[in-house]
Amino acid sequence: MQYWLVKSEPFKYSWEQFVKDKKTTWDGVRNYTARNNLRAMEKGDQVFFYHSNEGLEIVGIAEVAKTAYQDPTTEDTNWVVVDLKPLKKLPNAVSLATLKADPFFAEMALIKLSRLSVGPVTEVEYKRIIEMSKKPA
DNA sequence: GCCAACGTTGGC
DNA sequence: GCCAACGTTGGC
Repeated sequence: MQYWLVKSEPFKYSWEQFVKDKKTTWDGVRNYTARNNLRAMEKGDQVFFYHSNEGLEIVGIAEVAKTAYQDPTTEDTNWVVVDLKPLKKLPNAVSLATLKADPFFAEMALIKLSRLSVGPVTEVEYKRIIEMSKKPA
């Protein structure tokens, strides 16, 4: 089991919309590092859903429903997509400010590589974020 | 709206 | 293959 984090601007595609859709194809990734992360995903991996630009917080958890395949929005075989389905909403969203305030997360991909749209989350980071989400910020 | 960080591109 | 210039992303 691996853990990941994907970012989406709520204007473009929000968690609420994702829940309504019950499933989504994570397309539009045009960055090699992010692409490599998509390729490394396995079915059943858990994926934090983060709202960038507005909200700036981890709002829920998704699950990988289908591993990487050719991005249907382009002919270019360099790019892939995965299918995700919503697993559950966090009881309390965990904000970027909260994570930044804790040195424990200093090495997290989300903090260090702020521009990366699909990044890894370690198991310890994952567990700690789950714990934090159980209490109001 | 600005700016910093980073990735990509293209000239040499 | 290096490096400067440029574009894009995302936090503030």
